[in-house]
Amino acid sequence: MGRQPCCDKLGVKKGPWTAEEDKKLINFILTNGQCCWRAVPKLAGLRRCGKSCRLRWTNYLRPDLKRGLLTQAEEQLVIDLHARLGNRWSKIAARLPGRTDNEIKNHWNTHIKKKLLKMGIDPVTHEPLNKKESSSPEDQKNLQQQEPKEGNNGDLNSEENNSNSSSPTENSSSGEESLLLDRICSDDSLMMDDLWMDHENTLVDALLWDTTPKVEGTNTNTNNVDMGLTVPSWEDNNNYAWLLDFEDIGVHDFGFNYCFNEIDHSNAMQTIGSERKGSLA
DNA sequence: AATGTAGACAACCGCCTCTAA
DNA sequence: CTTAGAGGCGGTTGTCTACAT
Repeated sequence: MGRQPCCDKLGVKKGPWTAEEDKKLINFILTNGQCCWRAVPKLAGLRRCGKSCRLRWTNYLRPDLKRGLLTQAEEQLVIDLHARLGNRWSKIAARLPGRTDNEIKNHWNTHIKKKLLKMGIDPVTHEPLNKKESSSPEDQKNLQQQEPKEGNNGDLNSEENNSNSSSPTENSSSGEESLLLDRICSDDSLMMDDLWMDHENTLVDALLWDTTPKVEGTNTNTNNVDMGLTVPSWEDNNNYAWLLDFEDIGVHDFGFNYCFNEIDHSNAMQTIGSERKGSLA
């Protein structure tokens, strides 16, 4: 009838991945590429489900992943995109190079959501909370007084508040927004062109108002804003010291030429470096 | 120093859509 | 055309770590 099962559930390992498993998976993907996940566990010598391998690779091992907290610019973009797209994390992640849907989802739930609530903004609808809860004239007055304050903070008020303040689903009701959302949902290539161009100013703006002190070369990688604005230099980053003894996990077998020609070097090294540090810890 | 609590994030679960057989 | 698995996605949980008491 249908296809063969991706994995016989028998003997399939669960739980955290070991360094050894990671090694096998990286080795396999970088040698053979990612084509057929159901075959990966068997061919790579892993007792894992293909699904689990895919997840591990896309969320953690991919060399082009950025590590560390989202920058304020990225955070702003996430908020902006969430206002348009809702919880479609994969769509949102597609607009943030080097970030995964899982990472963004986690960041949203642990950071941004709270931040928005603290500011009196509903993280689901992106509307001011008071608007829904209170209908008395006095509350509305309070709301009006609050909003400019939020604006002065420089975040969260840019696009969703300027264009309109409706929920993601409501966004689709107005003509222009509806068209945009349709395009976003139906055509990724258009999305790339439109939204990146669309948000370029937002990103730059966010960078301008981001005046928080930054520490060079930290693991949090807060300076590593995409678009080449600030990228930690290879030489300066002592996170790469471990690379000197990378041979012991088969660097030559990883097809790094392929890998590093295609992606940002520093990000890749940070990714695998932090992974290794985690494994050694 | 020991214990409790909160935060962060990796990983799993279950559902949906697409597509091979 | 039907069926069932693959792949992808979003929601949720589990575990580890840092911090507070």
